[in-house]
Amino acid sequence: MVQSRLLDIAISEFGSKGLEGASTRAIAAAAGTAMSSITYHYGGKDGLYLAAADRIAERMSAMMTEPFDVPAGVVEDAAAARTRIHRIFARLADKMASDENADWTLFVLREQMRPGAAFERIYGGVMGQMIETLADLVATATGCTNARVARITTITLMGQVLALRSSRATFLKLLGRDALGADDIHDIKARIDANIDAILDSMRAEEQGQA
Amino acid sequence: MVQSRLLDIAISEFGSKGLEGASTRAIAAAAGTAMSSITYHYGGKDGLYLAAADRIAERMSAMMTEPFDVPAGVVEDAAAARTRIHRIFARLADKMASDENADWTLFVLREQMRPGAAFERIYGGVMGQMIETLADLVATATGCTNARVARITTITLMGQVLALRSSRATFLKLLGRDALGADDIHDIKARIDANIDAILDSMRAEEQGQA
DNA sequence: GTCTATACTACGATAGAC
DNA sequence: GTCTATCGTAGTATAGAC
Repeated sequence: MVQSRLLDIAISEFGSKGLEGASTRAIAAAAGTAMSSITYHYGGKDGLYLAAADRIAERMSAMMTEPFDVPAGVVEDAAAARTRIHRIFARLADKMASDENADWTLFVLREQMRPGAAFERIYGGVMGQMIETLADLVATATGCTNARVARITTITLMGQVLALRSSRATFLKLLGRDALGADDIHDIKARIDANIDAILDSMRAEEQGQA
Repeated sequence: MVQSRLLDIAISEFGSKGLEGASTRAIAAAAGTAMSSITYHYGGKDGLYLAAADRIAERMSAMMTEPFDVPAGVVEDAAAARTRIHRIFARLADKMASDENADWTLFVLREQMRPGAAFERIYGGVMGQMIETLADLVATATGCTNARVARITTITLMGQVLALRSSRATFLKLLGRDALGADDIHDIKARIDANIDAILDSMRAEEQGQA
């Protein structure tokens, strides 16, 4: 289907070059069609960009719902919440590490740097709910009763994982690599897991100290 | 000086809109000069972009050398290293949080997403050495003898702080704000400090467990 | 050195054939 | 629906006056 191909290529081009950097001619050519079909299907470049954002929201949802799922019959105590947190971040780290997911993850990162209507759609669609759920899990896992603190912690936790994409170039330079290998990803994920536990433990200790 | 104004505005425009998104006409107009002076001074848009990168490297160096300084007469033991790590990240967090520094920090983030000659200059100029020093400090603070592990940890630590910029839009949505207030920044920095200690402690425990 | 003029290119939008 | 052809508009580059 032309529309589907068009969207995939749009996500890739917009992700790697940004809205202004990508050209509708190039996108159409790569999709094997004429530029005017972008006008026909999406009304223009901006419409294509928003449609790409919507598709990203769907993709994100599809990729993340499984680790977000609560296993049947599990009581959500602190330990269970922590397990889910690890599962979610492990999945996120895989997406941030793999080259296949570079396009849409970069698209989202670009939108964060200069948020527009596309960010509203992505965040409002699924991303916002996911992060809020994650913050709730952090609260449950640590016994933290202050939602604001739990949210701040959640973003610092996410930052570690997002660095796989947002600071990829630094990562590669520092490790002396051209690309992340399986062993690199393994070690990074192990470090992230250890960090999550260390941070959650320290928050838990803080909460108990206050009580 | 025209050149100085041109560079400042270039950093701001390239940072917020990217290389393709910014226009030399707009940059020149904002600097109160003709577009052709960009050609005269820098040879063109690309030259201006690289010059902006060089200026950013200088700025970065000026902003970060002080917290990197070793206080006179201090023996670099684990505790001293940890103190320096906190100082460095506190400074970095201030820069990532404040709106004044949005332009050049975004410039660097964009270059990380699509590294080119500009990234080489910034990383090769100062950034690389700073991060390597930071990784050495992490090694000293934790007793970690594996440089690779120390480097991976360093980037995850940095990721937390960089999230202030790279995930700013998410941060604001989650906190329900239009901009980060002084109280937000205070709480975030407190969390980052606590996380750093938690992570360094857990690494230290790992090292001692292995020994 | 700085400006104005102009040239050239690439882009996005649009109209119209099929 | 998809294509070709064309238009107008930005963008950068360049030449030349001062």
